Amino acid sequence: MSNPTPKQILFEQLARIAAALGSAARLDLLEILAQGERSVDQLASLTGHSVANTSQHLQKLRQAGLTLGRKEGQYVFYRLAGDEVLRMLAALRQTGETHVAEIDRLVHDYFSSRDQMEPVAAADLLDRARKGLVTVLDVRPAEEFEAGHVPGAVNIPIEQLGKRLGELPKRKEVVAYCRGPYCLMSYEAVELLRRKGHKARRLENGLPEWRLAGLPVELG
Amino acid sequence: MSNPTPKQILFEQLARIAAALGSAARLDLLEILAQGERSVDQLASLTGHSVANTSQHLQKLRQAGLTLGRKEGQYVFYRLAGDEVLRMLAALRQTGETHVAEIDRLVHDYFSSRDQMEPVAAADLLDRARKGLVTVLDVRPAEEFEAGHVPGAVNIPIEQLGKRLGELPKRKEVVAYCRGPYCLMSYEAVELLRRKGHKARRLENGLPEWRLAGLPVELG
DNA sequence: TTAATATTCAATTAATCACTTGAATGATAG
DNA sequence: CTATCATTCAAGTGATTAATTGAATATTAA
Repeated sequence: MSNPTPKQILFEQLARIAAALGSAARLDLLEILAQGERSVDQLASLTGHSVANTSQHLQKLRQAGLTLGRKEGQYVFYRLAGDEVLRMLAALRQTGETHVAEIDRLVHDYFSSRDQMEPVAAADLLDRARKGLVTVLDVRPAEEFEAGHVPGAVNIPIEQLGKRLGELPKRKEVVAYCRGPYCLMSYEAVELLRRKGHKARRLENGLPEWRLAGLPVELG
Repeated sequence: MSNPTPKQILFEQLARIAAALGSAARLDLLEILAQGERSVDQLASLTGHSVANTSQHLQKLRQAGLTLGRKEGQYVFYRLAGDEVLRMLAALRQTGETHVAEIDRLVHDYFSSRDQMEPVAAADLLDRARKGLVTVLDVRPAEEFEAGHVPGAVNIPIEQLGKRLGELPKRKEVVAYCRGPYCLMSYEAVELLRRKGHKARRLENGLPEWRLAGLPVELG
């Protein structure tokens, strides 16, 4: 008797979406997928989980409508379903930073406070980069850079930065960015650059947020 | 060995928030709490669950930072932690409607298509209500009306609407609203009003979305 | 104090989840 | 065709979850 009402069914469906976000492993996958599409194999090695486990997480994300899969040869490439997913993740971060003391503390201790100098806002950066006043540095892996980056940015993946410092002009300020607000790579980059005598700051967010803000993205 | 990185801890925390949203019962509670604060008792009877079960859901929401509790006498009143929560719920709905075929279908079949005439946009309503061109009808329970409503709105809870039709001027168009986009009460109201010869339409959203849009809210 | 009421806690059950392991599918290369 | 590789499926384990029931706590009313 008493069938579920349409509203109950709807809430059940929405709950499935939220539940798919309710796992640190899947949030990790989504952060990577926000940079561009990736095969199951790549995702497994980037997150450090087994391929089978990664595949199952990806299926849960796909069933929730958060990702899409594309089969090419023997590879399956997953990507985010759309910008709504990025917006939902941003809303989730915002809620956490505002209402969960533990998150606020973590963000302050490990992120905000490491970046002594004020991070650069996206709109400011574009302007100054076009005038040639700063070097924009993308420290993500090459695949992610190729899938889209800040126009004019230089790509030096974080683990190569130490050896390739010579490629950066010493006089100009460097603005580094990576995957997003909770990605540590740009923090590490700024610390390394400052130790070596560069003037360096972080972009306040990563490329997905840049793109979502409607700012121009360069490919390849 | 290998301690979790700050990012992992952060994602774990964010996942806890998302997991708290990952239950239809809790989404139901949040929709009610979006209208204003409520005691455990009231929430239990409004959702049709046991008090103990409701209390446990509320604690999960509170631990995730989504709700706050206030003790007054022997009652504990819960409320939403802030507008970020509403924004996250809006992002969740948006994601679902865009990327989950089942949700899109349900919304079309049970919601959009029942409302033949185009729903009224919030900004339009405020203008026309001030000019006295429409009667704004709030069909939510009295407590929710008192906690905040569209300025000048008349409150007739949906279950009393049949008997109290006389209170509405027959010539003016009626615009009805309730808790939110997935709340059926305003649909029922519009159907009833039209059967009785009124010109009636729905407001596109409920009061929480109205308030979130920065539109004025009247109390008491 | 005693009784009544609102809420939370504790214990239980059935269901679901994350992860592992090993096998099954499906596409490509030799 | 056979071997190889990427991915998915299926089964199993330990942990977590939603809901129920009954007891415990805390506030108010008599």
